[in-house]
Amino acid sequence: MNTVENSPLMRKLSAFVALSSKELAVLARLHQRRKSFVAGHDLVHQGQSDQAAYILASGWVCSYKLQPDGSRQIVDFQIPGDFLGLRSILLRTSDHSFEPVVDIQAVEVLASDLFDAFEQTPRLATAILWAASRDEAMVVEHLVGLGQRDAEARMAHFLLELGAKLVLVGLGSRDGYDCPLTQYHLADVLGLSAVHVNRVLRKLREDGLATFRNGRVTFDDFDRLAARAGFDPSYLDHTGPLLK
Amino acid sequence: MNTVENSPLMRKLSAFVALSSKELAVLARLHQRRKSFVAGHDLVHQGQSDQAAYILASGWVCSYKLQPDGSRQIVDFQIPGDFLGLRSILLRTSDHSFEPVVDIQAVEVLASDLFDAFEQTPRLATAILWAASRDEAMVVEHLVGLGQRDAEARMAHFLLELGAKLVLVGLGSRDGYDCPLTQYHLADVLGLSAVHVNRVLRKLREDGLATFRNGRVTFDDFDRLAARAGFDPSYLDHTGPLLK
DNA sequence: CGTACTTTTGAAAAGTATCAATAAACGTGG
DNA sequence: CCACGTTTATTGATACTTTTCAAAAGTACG
Repeated sequence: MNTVENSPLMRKLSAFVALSSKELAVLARLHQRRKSFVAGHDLVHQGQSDQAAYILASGWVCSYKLQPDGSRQIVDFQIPGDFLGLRSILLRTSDHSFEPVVDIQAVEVLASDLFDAFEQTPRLATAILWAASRDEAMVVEHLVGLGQRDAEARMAHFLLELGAKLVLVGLGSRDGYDCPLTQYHLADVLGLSAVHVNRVLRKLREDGLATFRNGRVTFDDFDRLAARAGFDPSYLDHTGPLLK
Repeated sequence: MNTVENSPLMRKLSAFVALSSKELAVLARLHQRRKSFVAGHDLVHQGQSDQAAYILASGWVCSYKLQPDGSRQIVDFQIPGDFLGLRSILLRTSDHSFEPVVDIQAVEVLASDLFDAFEQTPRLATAILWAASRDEAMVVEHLVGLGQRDAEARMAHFLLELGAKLVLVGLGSRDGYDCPLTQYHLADVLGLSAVHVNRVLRKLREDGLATFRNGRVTFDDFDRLAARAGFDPSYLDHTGPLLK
């Protein structure tokens, strides 16, 4: 049922570029070796040297780095259709860890398979690199948020950005989305204490901007929330990859 | 004088992978179109849509994003041998700005030239992607710093990381390096106020860890500085790119 | 030498963390 | 289906970090 035709990755790429049947076939070949992982147990651990990446098929994952003092910073959340660990393939050793937030299904992609695919279909390679660049742009925006925004704007921005990502794969709307994260996840991604996260969420709720509750994010007033966040979605509004 | 044989990019890539004469020739072809830019005037401005990237030949550049409220977050500094705007080629529009910190020389690389080069020499493509991945790993480490480290550790870590980058291209040593940045640059990259940057620098100096003064960074006690920073250079210690 | 940028310092205000405690929600075996 | 332990959410009080505002001193350079 979850064939390549409706895999989230397919869906994401197809939203931006028309892929030929040959390219689809190569993409399909990458989608063998499906695996399941349970919530809370790392898929890949910081420092590990294997040469595999994953395509997330269902569920949520977070990528994070552990600090010597035990604190952790979540760098990004991956949702269905996202690649995990593309960078570790090139660097040969993973510089961060991946932990499933909930039980997930992912497709393992070996470095060799990926290189072969890239060689056979440069257009597919470009499309995937484009998606990776887009993810990188989001990491940069995250960095900007940590550096320049106060706690409330950070939270607002995060909720909006996540929503924008989910809309792309059909898991969210302008009203809100289902969200399996805990307030501890929010704390670790926003660089705040869990206590403060709770206060900030209360503020947003009481101000009628957004509600985070019972595994669901609701945008109570999208426009005011976006204004509070300084949310400028232009870094997401990319046209498709540049293809010959 | 600054031929391809001793261009900083060449130097950086050669430190990790042996390039054939054909690959060197392709790399040389990219090094035409050398341009000069003066300090303080953006090379590329946020939102601009051209399809060129640059290879920095001399001088320092910072890449930054401006916020709606006028504040800016510096994402990264580029030093000789670094690419500028590789991502904008794929995304077709730049999501951030580049400003020369001092007068610089850079080589303009058109998207088409780069794609051609990649097609002719996949190994060179891999080497460049590897370098890009390495830069991305540093951006992630920067993000972690903003999220988890206090001002002093952030500063210490930044000075050390910059030093590590400079050593690679022969512009720094374990003792320190010349550094044209102002305290405002440090404030914008570390997400601190300039006033606080000043205080933190004084603290590091008085504690005998590092001195930032008169355009020079001196490591007064490298080991204690690294300890204070929680500096773990493993994210830099990569072996070369994975090549077939 | 004057003007603009950069560095330095002080005092007060704002933002966020930490500690401590309670309440609510959830999963699981009895 | 309930009791219980565990995780998650919530709130208050206090301490600490960093910002903001204001001003002065140093520096570069036309």
